[in-house]
Amino acid sequence: MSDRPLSTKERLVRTACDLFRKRGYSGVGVAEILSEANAPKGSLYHHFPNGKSDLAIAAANWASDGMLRIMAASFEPAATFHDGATTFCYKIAKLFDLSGNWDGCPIAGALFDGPDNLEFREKLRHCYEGWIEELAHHAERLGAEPEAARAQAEHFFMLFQGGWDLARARQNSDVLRRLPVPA
Amino acid sequence: MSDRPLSTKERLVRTACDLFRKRGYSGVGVAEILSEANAPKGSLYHHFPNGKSDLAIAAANWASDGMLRIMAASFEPAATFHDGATTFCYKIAKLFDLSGNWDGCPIAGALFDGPDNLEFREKLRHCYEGWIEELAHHAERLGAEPEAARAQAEHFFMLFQGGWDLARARQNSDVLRRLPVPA
DNA sequence: TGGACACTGGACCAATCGGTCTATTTATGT
DNA sequence: ACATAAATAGACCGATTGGTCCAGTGTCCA
Repeated sequence: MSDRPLSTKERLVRTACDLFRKRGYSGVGVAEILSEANAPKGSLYHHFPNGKSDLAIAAANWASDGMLRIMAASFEPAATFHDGATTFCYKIAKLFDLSGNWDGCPIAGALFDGPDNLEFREKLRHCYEGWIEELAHHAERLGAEPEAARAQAEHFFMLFQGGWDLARARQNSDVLRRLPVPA
Repeated sequence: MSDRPLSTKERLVRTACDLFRKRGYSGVGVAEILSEANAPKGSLYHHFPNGKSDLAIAAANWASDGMLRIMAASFEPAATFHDGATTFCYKIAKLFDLSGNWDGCPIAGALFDGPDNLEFREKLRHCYEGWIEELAHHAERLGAEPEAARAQAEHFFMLFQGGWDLARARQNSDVLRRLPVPA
C-alpha cells in the first residue's frame, strides 16, 4: 500500500489492465490508454517495443500476480478448500463492486479478442494454468489426493469464471458470493 | 437441415455471429463481415438501420435460439437433470470441435466488448436469463423444488460458461465433456 | 405498362486505428 | 562538468474504422 508515485511504465500497465478488463483488447485504443495514464506515445513504444500487444501481456501478467496473491491470502488461513474458496469469492466480489460492477477477468479480456498471435495466446493461457495450479496446490495441502485436488481446482476455476461472467452480465456480484455452495 | 440458399440478411446474421464468437464485437470490422457474407454495404444498412450493433443483437438472438434448441433436445429425453446436463455438454463440445476449437459463447462475445449502450447490454443479458430459465424449467420438471431448480440452473450455467472459457483458452474441448461430474 | 418499393452495389466520408520517427528533456555515472 | 543513455513529447503516417448516400436493379401488383 505504498503511495509513492507510479512510474510511467507502471501507470501504463495498470490503466491498460483496467480498460481491457472493462472493454476487451480490441475495444480499447492506445490513444485512450495513453490519455488515461497521462503518458505520451513515445513512452509506450519505449517501454513496450511491440506496442499494444506487449502492453496487454504485461497487464495480464500483473493482474495474474495480483490474483495469485488474493488466492494465497484466501486459502492459506482456511481450514478446508471450501472455506478458502468462499473467502476468495467474497474478496473478488468486493473488488468487482468497487470497480463499478463491470470489470471482467483480466485474462479473458485480452485472451479472447486479442491479436491472433499464437505466442500471445499461449502466454495468457499459461496464466490460467497458473491459477489452476495454485488452487490445486491448496486443495492438496488441505487433504485431497493429487488427482482429486486437480479436479477440484479445475472445477472451482470454471465455476468461478462462469460466475464472473454472470455477475458482469447482471452488473451484480451477488451470484459470486453464493458460488461455492455445498452441493 | 434445408439447403435452400440463405437470404442476404440470414447470411449477414450467421457470419456476424461466427466472427463475433471468434474475435469479439470490437475485434471484427463490418468490412470483414460483408466480405465473408458476400454482401455489399448497402444491404447491411438496409436490413439493420443501426448497423453493427443491430447486427450483433440479431446474431446473438439467433445464436441464443439455437442454444435453447440444443438445451431442449438435451434435457427433454433425459431422466435426470444430471443426464440432461451431460448430454448438453457433449453436444456443445462437439460443436466447439467442429468450429476449430475457438468459438466462444455468442452472448459473451458481443456482451463484453460491445458498445457501452445500456439497451444493448440489457438485450444480451436477457438472453442469458433465458438460458437459465430454460435450465430451471427442466430442473423443476425433473423433480426439483422451484427454488432449488433455479439454484441448480444458475450453478450449471456458470460451470458451463467457465468451462467454455477454459476450453477456449486451451483450444481443447475435453474439459467440457468432464463438466457435470457427480460431486 | 407503369409505378412503388425492397434490395443491391459501391463511391465516399470524417474519425480513429496502431505504429514510426525525431527532437528534446531528464537522469546517471565518472 | 561532461558524456551517455533512458525516457518523454508529439507531429506525422497509411490503413482501417463504422457510417452515409444515392444511383441502379429486381420484383410484385395495379
